[in-house]
Amino acid sequence: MPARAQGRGIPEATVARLPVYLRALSTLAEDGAGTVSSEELATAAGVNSAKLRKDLSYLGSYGTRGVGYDVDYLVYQVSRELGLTQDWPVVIVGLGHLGHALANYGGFASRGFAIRALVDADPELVDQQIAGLRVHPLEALEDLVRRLGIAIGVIATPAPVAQTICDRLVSAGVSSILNFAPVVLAVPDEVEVRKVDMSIELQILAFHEQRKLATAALGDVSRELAEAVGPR
Amino acid sequence: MPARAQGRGIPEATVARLPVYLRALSTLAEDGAGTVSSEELATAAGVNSAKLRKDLSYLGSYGTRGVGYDVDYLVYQVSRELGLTQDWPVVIVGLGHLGHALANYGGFASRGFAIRALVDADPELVDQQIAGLRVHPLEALEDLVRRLGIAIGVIATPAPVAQTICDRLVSAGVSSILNFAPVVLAVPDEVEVRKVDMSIELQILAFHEQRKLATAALGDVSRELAEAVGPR
DNA sequence: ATGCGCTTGTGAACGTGAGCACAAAGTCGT
DNA sequence: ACGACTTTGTGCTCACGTTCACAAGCGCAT
Repeated sequence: MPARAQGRGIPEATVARLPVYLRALSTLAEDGAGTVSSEELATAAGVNSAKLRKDLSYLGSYGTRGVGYDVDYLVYQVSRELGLTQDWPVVIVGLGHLGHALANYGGFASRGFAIRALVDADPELVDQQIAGLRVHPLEALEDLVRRLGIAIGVIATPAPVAQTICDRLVSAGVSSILNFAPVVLAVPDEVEVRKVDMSIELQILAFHEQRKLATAALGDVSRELAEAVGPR
Repeated sequence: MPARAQGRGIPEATVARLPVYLRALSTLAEDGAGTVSSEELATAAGVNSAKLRKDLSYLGSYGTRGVGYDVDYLVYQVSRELGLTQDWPVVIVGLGHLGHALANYGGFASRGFAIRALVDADPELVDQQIAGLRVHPLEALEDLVRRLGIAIGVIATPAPVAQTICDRLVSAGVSSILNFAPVVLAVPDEVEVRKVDMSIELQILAFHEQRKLATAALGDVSRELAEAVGPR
């Protein structure tokens, strides 16, 4: 896996943090802040300031020494780097509870994404209105993608059909996929997939939770041992 | 950030992949596979086989050279390592579209998690039944957490109240939090937070999408240049 | 029994990312 | 005009993660 994005060469880890910075910056802008120091912004974003400065330095030298960063200017620069100065049309496939929630989520529109098409296999759902959009039947998928020039697809279907939907999206020209179905999707190299999986996140939490319990129990044992041996 | 989980010392990156392996293994088990080689399992999980073997080797030597891994046995070992042999009670706070979707998601129960309590601030929702559970008012939060011995909390509220909810969960004794709200939560060191943020994932996709466009355009330019110069 | 073929487990090399600590570069008061 | 102070940008070091490549180990056929 090449971790450096080719081109200007922004590390992948940095790219993943830019949206967090962007959100913190937007909040600051709303609160009327004119400039912000790396220390403040880092705290707001939950990282340390050295990392933040290094991350921002990959975009260019947009700060002023002794002062900090101009909030509005930095918002613009980060947005531009992330490609959010243009609007990306998005299709959502699968409108169960989750797809429904995604369609109604306001956070997309405000950040350069426009949900342009909804598709579901269930005849009950087809032609219904969700978030101001009509639900299209599965057959219409390829046509919608081509006609609306959609490059980003969101899969919110049950796991068993996710790969099929994925294949159809890719062959229709979608080159980025956000997958909510709990399966590993196979795609050609030039297609980028990111997955969001709540059950995986919970399992990671469970691992650490268990570890806490285990070490706590171990602590108890050593304390008991110490008591058994008696005060030295 | 210490990347090695203390104790037996399984790398954090490995822990994050174990749930993926577990899912692939479960599928294989359902299909009646008795054993599986690292190569097969790696393909199913979307990683390379060397990484898979190293990951599994942190759990112990559970494979047989020349043969592969016993599927059922490995399922058990991975589950045990992740702490999924016991059931973890979970509370969901916030039952908008997303919380609703989470409450109804079947994937949790089958993997060691039991949604035990639903809480929402909206009087309209309180006392309604969702996924077979009654929705409790916000005031009941601390009592529910203590009484049911809940260690894992899921925050699916609007962003502005997420930090407050988080603080209340933590002070009631929750030590792991899965956060769907688009904010960076501040918590004490001993509390583990993981966040799921679809808008961040989309922005990362947009970055790569833009890069593809840029390099494609660059390709066009070089081709045009080459033509302008003429065949050599 | 013995050897052959297959697959695991791991040492070692390499690449990526994090964080310290400081020089460079700006602002502001005098 | 200048010096004190503040904050950025970055060279360097260390830790973490990935991958290669191969020896060790196991089963099966002969």
